[in-house]
Order: sequence, then C-alpha cells, then structure tokens
Amino acid sequence: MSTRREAVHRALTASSGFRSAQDLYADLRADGSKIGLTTVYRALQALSDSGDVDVLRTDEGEAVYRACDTENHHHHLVCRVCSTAVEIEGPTVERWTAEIGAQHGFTGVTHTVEVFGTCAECSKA
Amino acid sequence: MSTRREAVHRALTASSGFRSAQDLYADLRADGSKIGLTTVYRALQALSDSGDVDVLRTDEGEAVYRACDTENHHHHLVCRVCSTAVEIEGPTVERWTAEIGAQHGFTGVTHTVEVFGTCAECSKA
DNA sequence: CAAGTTTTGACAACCATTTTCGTTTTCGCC
DNA sequence: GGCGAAAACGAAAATGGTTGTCAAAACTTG
Ligand SMILES: [Zn+2]
Ligand SMILES: [Zn+2]
Ligand SMILES: [Zn+2]
Ligand SMILES: [Zn+2]
Repeated sequence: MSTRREAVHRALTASSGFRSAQDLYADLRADGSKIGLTTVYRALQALSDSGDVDVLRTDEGEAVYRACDTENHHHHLVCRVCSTAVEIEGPTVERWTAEIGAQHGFTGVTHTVEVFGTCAECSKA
Repeated sequence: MSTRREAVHRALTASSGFRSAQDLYADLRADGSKIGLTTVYRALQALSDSGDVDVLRTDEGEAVYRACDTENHHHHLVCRVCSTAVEIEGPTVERWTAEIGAQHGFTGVTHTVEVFGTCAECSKA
C-alpha cells in the first residue's frame, strides 16, 4: 500500500459517513497535501477493488465511499442530512432476497440494500 | 401528456427491462422518429417525477428507467444479462427496514432494495 | 389569421470520472 | 552509494451521460 493510498484511506476513516472522491481530494488539499485528483480516484478504485472500502451511488449518480469497520457483508443506514452511516446486518434480508431469486429461477443472486433517513441528531434541527 | 412524451412512454413499455435514455433514443430513431435526445431526457424526467416510471442507477452510475405495471411501492429482480426485470413486493423487507431505522432513532426512513441475478432463460447459455 | 404559450431539438456547457503521457519515486541489485 | 527497471504520480486532455440555452416549430385561444 503506497503512501498516497494510505493517506486517502486515512482521510476516509476520519469520517463516519460516505464521501465522494472530490470531497476527499478537498479534505487532503486542505490538510496541506499536494496529492492530485487522479491519484485520489486511483486510490479509491484500488481500495474498493480490494474490499477495503464500500462504495455506493447517490441519487445523482456520484460514487461515494466509506471505510467500514467490518469485512463481512453488511448494509448501511445513512443519514440524508449529515451522511453519517451505521453498519447494519441481519439474516432477514439475506434470506428474503435469496428466496425471491430462487422463486423466479434466477441464479447468482446478489442484492443492494440501503436504508436512508434522518439521524436522531439531525432530527432535532 | 404531449405526443413526444407518449412516444417515450410507449417505447419504454415495449421493453420488459430497464432502459437508459440513450437506449430509448436509439430505439425511437430506429423506428423513424425525429425526436431529439434532449426531449427524451425531458420526457423521462417528467415521467419519473409523476411516478409513471421507476428509475434506478447502474453500477456505472447511468440512470435506467422502467414502466412498471403496478403503482404500488415495490422492488425489482433484475437479470444481469438481458436486464429483464420482475416486480417483487412483500412485507418482509418493508418491516425490516422500518425496524432498523427505528432502532437507531432515524426518522423519515426510506430504502432502496434491488435484487440482481441471471434469469432462468439466460442461465441456460 | 394574430398573439401568446408550450414544446421541441441542435448545440454548447457541465461535471464526475478516465486516459494519456511525461516526470518522479521506489525498489532490487551491484 | 549508484543504477536501471518498474511502479506511482499528477497535470492536462479526453470521455460520456446529463442539463442548460435559445431560437424555431407547434399548438391554443380569441
Ligand atoms: Zn445526520
Ligand atoms: Zn445483504
Ligand atoms: Zn435474462
Ligand atoms: Zn420497499
């Protein structure tokens, strides 16, 4: 893992929510780093390929990344306001999606499940 | 509903799967229509705003649309090969996501759930 | 038909992401 | 330490889906 990639990973870990490549680039430059935008993209590509970070798409199609605590398969409960995310897992959806796929004769069934809302903190305002 | 918008809606209904704006534009032009790409985008925007079509994002961030049979809240089982989609619904996920949100003090909880796989047809090949 | 309104589509602008390519760093080896 | 190959880097250009602009075309209403 190169120094640059570590820097990107660290910047991502510093946040509890999902961040875009541009966000992270801005963070790193604000911290005085001379990193290039291209390198941020490359680092995120490598990190998501190796499974070290999770990636999902916003409604606008922008890719956002998160350094999650667990290596296991899981989903997220994401705050629409501050973008903070909580990792969630449970056999219920896993079983349900598998059954749905099997019932319709589909093979190699996978799924994307994300839950959105306004977190307790942001709900006060 | 203008003639152009109807044409886009019809082109979308002719497919059982999700199509991108560019796909539909190509379909319509191939059928001899002189419609412009901008108009296709505008029609899809309007159709999804009014809830007449469902929209989701591919892994590559491209928006794809589908004219679904039901008006009710539902999800999709999508074939990764031919992109055919089956509409699915069930109280299991609905309840599960609501519970997860409530457990963490989130308000205004919504969710995105999509199931992917290879359909029976495409599994043969 | 005239005047006003809406819709349309060619083209340009946007913006996130990827490619290109010359430069810099890193690494293995002498 | 010195050296050459290989990998990493970053600025700038290219890409591609999507949106904005604006003048022309189509439709409405009187
Ligand atoms: Zn929040
Ligand atoms: Zn899962
Ligand atoms: Zn299929
Ligand atoms: Zn649902």
